[in-house]
Amino acid sequence: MNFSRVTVPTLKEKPADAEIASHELLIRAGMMRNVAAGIYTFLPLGASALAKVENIVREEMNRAGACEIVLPNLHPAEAWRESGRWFQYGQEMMRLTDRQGRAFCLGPTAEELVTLAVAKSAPSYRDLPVNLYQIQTKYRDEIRPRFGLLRCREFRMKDAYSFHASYEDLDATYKRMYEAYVAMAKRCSLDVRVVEAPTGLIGGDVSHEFMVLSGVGEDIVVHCLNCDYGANAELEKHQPGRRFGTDSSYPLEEVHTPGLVSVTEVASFLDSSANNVIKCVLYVAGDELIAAFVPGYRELSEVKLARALGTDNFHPMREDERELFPQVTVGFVGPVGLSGVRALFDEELKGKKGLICGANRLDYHYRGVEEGRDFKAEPLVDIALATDGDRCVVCGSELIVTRGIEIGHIFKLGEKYSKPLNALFTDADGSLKPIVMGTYGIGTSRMLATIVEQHHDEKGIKWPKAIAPVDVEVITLNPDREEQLIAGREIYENMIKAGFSVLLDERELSAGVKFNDADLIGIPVQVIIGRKTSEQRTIDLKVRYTGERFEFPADGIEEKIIKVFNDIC
RNA sequence: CGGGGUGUAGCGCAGUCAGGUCAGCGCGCGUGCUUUGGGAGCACGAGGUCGGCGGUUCGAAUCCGCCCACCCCGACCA
Repeated sequence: MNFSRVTVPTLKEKPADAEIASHELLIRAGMMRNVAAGIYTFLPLGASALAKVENIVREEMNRAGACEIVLPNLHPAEAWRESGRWFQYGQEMMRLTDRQGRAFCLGPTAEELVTLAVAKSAPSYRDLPVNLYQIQTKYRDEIRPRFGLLRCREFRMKDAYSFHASYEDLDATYKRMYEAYVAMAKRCSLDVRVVEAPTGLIGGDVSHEFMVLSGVGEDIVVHCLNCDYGANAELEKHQPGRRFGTDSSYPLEEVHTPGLVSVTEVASFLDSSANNVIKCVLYVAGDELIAAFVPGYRELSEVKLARALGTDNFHPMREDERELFPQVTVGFVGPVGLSGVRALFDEELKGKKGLICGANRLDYHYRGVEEGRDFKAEPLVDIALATDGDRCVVCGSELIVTRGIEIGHIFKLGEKYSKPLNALFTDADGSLKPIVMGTYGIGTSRMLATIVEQHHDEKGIKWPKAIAPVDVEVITLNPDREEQLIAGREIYENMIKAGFSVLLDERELSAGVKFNDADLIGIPVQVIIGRKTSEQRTIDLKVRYTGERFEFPADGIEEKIIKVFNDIC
């Protein structure tokens, strides 16, 4: 590859809309360009890096016994109507109509299509298990695309689907996929944390997310500092904290708290802290009002609440709904003497004393409140999010709460799709049974961005060897000096022959421009041909990742390049 | 979809409030010469329906209306 013959439009300035490093650098390094909100073109170097990621994914999938297929991106509505998801998926699905008025969508995922494909062969238990995957462009009409490749409307994903005659067999494949995902992340130099995850729209019983811990991640992850326990914050488990309430009893007392609504306001007014205030969050489910009580210093988890309620058909009470529920005084709701609402209590409230809560009367709170004496915390449920310092339910060590980028997600689906789609197999006893399924997704374009998030500095990208768009960049600083140009081209040819991919920068630009472009683009090894080559027949090598520099004689430099390249971890 | 904001040359921006040499700056781009070990210098030059449509006005990038696109916060979501 000759630099001047490849489209690599590098930019000096940060694009106005780039908020995170991967977005900025992939644009500035000339690897991709924005086309519309959440839609990107991959230019040659970006496409090459993406292909590296996808090949690693492909190799690990094949190694794990899966078979690659190619499903269409245009899905007929019919398949999605049968599974019921045509209606569930809502506006996130890109829908379109053909000239005959038939409805289609652009595939956001492909459970329906593979399931139908497999079911059509009416397999017997002897044909199972199978594990099919594809690496495809996916479409989801995200409410708000953002962060460059991290949240797109069109993105690249590997999606796999396994089919089994038994749940035991599903477990075995699930485990292999789990291991394959860990291997993929490792080969991509991504430090991944596997956590228990909510199943969302895909459904199923068991599910794990593969999270790369990062400050720019959109998910909140809770994990143990000591053991392997980790979970999405939406459903983590933690030991009830000991920070809430006091040990000693106080008399129940009503206090005037004019206009004080928030936990912090009330706490500071009463010279107390959020550790003593009962927080009340109001939700509406149909015509029922739900009051969820949690410790004042914690946040409520809507996923946990949904689990406790047995439905996700509820929403936070809106301003305009207040008049529908005159039984509560919004802002001053407390569990003492409350009626006409469905109340739920976080497990941490059990047996606590010396608490503060709303008095169910405008501008008044109670203090000295005691669970058991002044109200009963029933039903007692786990509905609060963890905070730093909570204790692990597995080993009792400290939990920490961090942000994470979800690169992969695997699910045990069971019969969720095979039943409605009537995907059956013939078991050994001759009976027809629904196929047991699993589904496994990993976002390859998101991985690419995540790799850049994890591997960059102020100068640009520092590609890990396995992902770099090319292996070696040869820079001729003075291409008008014939001996330099010849040396550059010779090294280029020899390295290609040796099986490496090479980018040759022989542009007639000043040295600084080429050095800076090289650092921005982040090719692992830079081969620098310049004055030293002309005057003393030596060539400098620079390792982008570490910044190390080496000077070698020009003769036999290829061996040195290969050694330096191989020594990079 | 609610709230906020932005659309002016390939990129980053000024100009808009007080309508009239306001079509401008930096970077980039082209040509020539001098340069070339960390974003070079000089000279000349190309490039813009000022997001779109309509309106007000003698006159609109600037004022008004509608629309579109994009960005941020939120709700939502693998």
